[in-house]
Amino acid sequence: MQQPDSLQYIGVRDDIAARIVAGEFKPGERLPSERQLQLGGGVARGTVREALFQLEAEGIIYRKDRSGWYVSPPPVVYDPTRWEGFMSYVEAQGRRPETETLSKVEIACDGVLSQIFSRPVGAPMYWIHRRRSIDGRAVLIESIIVDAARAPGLIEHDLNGSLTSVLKSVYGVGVARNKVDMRPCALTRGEAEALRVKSGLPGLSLVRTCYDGKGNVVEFDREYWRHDALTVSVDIRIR
Amino acid sequence: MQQPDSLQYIGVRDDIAARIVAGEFKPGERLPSERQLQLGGGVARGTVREALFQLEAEGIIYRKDRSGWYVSPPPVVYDPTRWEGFMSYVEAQGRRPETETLSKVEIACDGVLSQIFSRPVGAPMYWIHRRRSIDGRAVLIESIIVDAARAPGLIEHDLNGSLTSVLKSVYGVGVARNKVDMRPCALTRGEAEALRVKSGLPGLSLVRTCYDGKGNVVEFDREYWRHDALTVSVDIRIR
DNA sequence: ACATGTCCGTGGTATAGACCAAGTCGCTCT
DNA sequence: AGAGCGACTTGGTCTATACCACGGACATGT
Repeated sequence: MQQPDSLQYIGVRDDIAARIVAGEFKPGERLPSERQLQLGGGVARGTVREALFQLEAEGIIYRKDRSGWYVSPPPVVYDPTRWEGFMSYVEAQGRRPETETLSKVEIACDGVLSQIFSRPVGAPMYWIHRRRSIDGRAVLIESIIVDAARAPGLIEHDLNGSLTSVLKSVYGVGVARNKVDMRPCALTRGEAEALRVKSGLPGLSLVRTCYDGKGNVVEFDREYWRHDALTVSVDIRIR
Repeated sequence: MQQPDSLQYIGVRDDIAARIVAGEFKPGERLPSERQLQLGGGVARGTVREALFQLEAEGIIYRKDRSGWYVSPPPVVYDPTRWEGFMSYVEAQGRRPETETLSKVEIACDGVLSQIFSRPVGAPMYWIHRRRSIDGRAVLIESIIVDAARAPGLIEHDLNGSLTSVLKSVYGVGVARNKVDMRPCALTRGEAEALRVKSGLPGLSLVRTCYDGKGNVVEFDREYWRHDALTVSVDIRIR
């Protein structure tokens, strides 16, 4: 499936990319509308959109629904072995982090969670749903489960900061081990809606299981990231 | 950007997905052609394609150029902390791995590589380009750089197996530390061509830097994976 | 048995047009 | 100054059509 540059959308794509690199459009800025870009190249709107989709897949631009296409800011670097919490590592990279708690409720442990936490079915658990943003752009949503027995009254606290530090400072629960599964995915339905992106946009699914020193599961966390918002960096000794 | 199910392509997408889950189409099998799917739903071909693109982004189906759409096989699990080599861990998961060496040449160390390897500019390096497949489907391409001084004559060997084991058994060079950077990306140009996919398909870029016990860089490796071919799993102690 | 060539089906690209709903922004009224 | 409204712009969806290039199967020729 080689691409001779005879393909029009490749030409349009490279043209827009070059203008971004040249600094004509800067990170965070809006591109001209699809209909305007169309005029510049004398091509159909569908062709312009195909070019924009490719740049979106590359993480170079992103869209705000019915507002326009924008140049992506650089991604943040996330190292699961140095977990200090979203707020601090985003800030350390000179960006403005933000957290919204979408919901926090007590639920009963079901079969799946029972397996993960080694707790009886029906045991009380907290279910926390948050959205996190960088520089005002929503970049991830997460669903966190915490054993209520380990942190009674947790959801009474303000959870818009670092959950890990609340667990440690208030309940004395520390994290000693971290299991992280990563998988490219599509953002659909609920995730897409919460991140205000079009259903089907590529994303990264990240499942973290945090253990304390005794091997008990402290926190189980499903995260869905915009694919253009992060780079994962792991530095490890071979076992 | 909420999606009422009034959107036609959502309906078509969910319909096809349901038929896959129901077992009407099995992993590796071909779906009906776009024009046939169109007849079933009474919609335009563009709408069918929008639905197929979403399923592709989810990793549920993939395409072979001008041949058709196929149901994706399950992904393999890759744990960078348990690096035993592609061949063995794919086989351990009951799949059939394959490696092709696309090229292997000696090059001179340039400025970038000089930084990475702490070797003088101009020092001889080996540059190895491979394509790896699972069950006959190309899933990744990689570009490997090895310091020629550490492994003289390396490219005379058969490199279709595990490079790591050749380095260890023939040259006594072991890997003690592994730095891995992961980033969702788009497969474009060279990568897309080598993997025989359409330019712009989402992928996962993986950059590995392998160190020996003394902290010297042994191997520098850029990998581009099909996004639907792997799950990354990391299990680590918090520092 | 093995190349070679032809033909048809397939996805890939591109056009042109239409309508919609949500976002944006300026105007007006309070 | 602020709230509310309305016009306009924008991307999102959908139709219909056309042509192309590649893949694959089949037939043909050697």
